[in-house]
Amino acid sequence: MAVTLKDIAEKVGVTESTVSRVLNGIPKASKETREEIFRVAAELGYKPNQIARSLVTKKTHTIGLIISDLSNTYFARVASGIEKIASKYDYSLIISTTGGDEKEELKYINLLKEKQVDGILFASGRMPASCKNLLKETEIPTVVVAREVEEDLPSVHIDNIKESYNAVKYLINSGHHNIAMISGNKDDKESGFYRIQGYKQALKDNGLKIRDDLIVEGDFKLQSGIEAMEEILKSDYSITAVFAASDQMGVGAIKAIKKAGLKVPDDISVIGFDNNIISLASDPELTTVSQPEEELGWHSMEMLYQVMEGRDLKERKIYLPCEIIERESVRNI
Amino acid sequence: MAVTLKDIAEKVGVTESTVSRVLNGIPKASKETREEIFRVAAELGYKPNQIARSLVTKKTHTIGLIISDLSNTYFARVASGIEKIASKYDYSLIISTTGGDEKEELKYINLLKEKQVDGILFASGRMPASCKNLLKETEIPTVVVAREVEEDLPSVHIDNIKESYNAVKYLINSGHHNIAMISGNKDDKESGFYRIQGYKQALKDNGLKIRDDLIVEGDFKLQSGIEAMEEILKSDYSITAVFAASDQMGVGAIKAIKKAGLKVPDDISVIGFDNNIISLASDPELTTVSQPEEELGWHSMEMLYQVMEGRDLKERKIYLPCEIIERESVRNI
DNA sequence: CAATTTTAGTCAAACGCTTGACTAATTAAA
DNA sequence: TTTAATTAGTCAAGCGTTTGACTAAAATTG
Repeated sequence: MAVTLKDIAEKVGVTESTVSRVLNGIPKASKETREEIFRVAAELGYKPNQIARSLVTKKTHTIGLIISDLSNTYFARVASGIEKIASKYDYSLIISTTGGDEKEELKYINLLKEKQVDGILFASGRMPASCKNLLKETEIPTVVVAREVEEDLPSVHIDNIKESYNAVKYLINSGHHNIAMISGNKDDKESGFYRIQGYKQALKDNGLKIRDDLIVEGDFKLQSGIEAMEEILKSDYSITAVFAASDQMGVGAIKAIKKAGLKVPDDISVIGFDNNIISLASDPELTTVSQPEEELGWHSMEMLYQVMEGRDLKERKIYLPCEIIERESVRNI
Repeated sequence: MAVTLKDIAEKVGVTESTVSRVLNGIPKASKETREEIFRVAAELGYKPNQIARSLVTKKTHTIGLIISDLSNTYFARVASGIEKIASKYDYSLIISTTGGDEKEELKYINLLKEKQVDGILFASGRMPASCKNLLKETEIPTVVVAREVEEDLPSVHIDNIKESYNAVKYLINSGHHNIAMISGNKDDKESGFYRIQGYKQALKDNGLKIRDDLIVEGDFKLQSGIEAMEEILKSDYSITAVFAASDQMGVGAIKAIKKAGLKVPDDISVIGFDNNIISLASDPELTTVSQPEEELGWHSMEMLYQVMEGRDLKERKIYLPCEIIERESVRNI
């Protein structure tokens, strides 16, 4: 049987309340009893039962993270960032993965509610209305991570439009005028979608023509990058650069270009997105825009902490900047 | 205020116990009351308070995962595997990262105990005696993942000696006799250490000489692979193959070899370890031994489930097999 | 020195649920 | 028709803490 307050109380000869207060540092005891209580507690190896404590305090010091997929480095790194800050504030982290499925999301919101978590971090799907409503109904403080979300809920993300705009601008500034794009899933209303927008806007603002056959859709994975690049190469050999919406597709593109007998960056430049470790593994090394995954985690958890503490947020929507990492795959012409 | 059993009980006109039993599917009520209770529960949006429930049942349906580092793909994938099985059994997962630090490990074991988790999965450092004792003292079912551990505690891992033996054997079978190794940290008594053993054993069993200057130590990261390879190249140009204890070091090696004006695999073959995505990104693609990370997660959680259910384990120590993935970086001579 | 404040506690309720023991009424069996 | 068994509940204790209200003794103040 686990040691309880009662055991200590009996042994010392005081009531549980006294023991409780002493152990919580409330100075309502003589020096002697205090010392005796600490002594006995240590001797018995007392560990407070947080469940019992939570029942009365209505705080679990636990937060729930609803996330798509831990085996994806991107999400794993934001989870890692979250965990670090949570731990700093003495919060535990319950992680639930959903694969972006709405049913799962709903299920886990309910579960977390039942577990009485003090807050929820949502880094999963596109946050359907059902989730938003449920979240609102449960009244648990929530912040959304790395996902676009209309209105109300506090959130932290990167500005996909702006950052891909910058990537393409970088290509343009390097003298490229014929720029293809390998996009992610076009219709997910998320990064895949927004990055195309940034690409188009950059072309437009610089008087370049948007050619739809030069935007080919991948699925963010390496193989799709190879296939997409092959298709681009088929349709138009005159391009001098390509913007890939992920590093995996970027290195896929490099592979395809090399296989076609062309050189990177001499014949075709490529820029990726993510700054995944694989951008360093490819040959040539991939120039890319780095996403601050860990920082996304940090900020979201800091933000959640603020709202759990009942403080007002200065900003309810935070955009973290990305950075272009110049390596070997883009040539100045 | 949250809806409680009492609210339902009052509204229906029965006692809390009846409501409790009905909601838990214990058939001690008439069809009418049962239906009425479900109706009212739904109407009020009742969600059971698991904290209160846990206090009496002494089960939290939560398990704790103590892990080194989530931003490391290897551990992230193990965690992902664990989460999937945990979720299958309706267990929640509290994740704590330690960076392999013993103090942190101890801290989290205590914390998890206080949170009354039903079980612990330990995938962190080398499991110092202090942890083992604490774990034993807390009496929480525990299984160790991906870490060597002497005796008692159930565990699941890969056999590092055997698998690296096989990798080197594969090189030997391909006709190589002069094989260097880029190892991980030599003295960690973990994978770094054991993989060297496997390498040595394979050489020995095949009548090849072990030359200590051909084993150079890295830290599993890409950059260290480059440096290690440069050193090897300096000391001996006659080698025809190198075994890298990680894929990152493997692609580092490839980079260094290419920079030295040599070709992979024509001049020097290289084999890695992990089957990380970067093995696909490199040029040439890296032949490697794939580790079953997700499966490590699955099995450990399945095992933990068995012991939480009080069942006896058929095997207390499970080794999962790896597989050699043949790609482009090894030549047959 | 009486009045007040402080100190060092005690007592009991409460948090929301489960569960064993009990009861009254109904149904089935003999 | 009496007895036994089943059904549909109720009652109250208990899980391990916290916490507001209370009290008796000691210390401080005017």
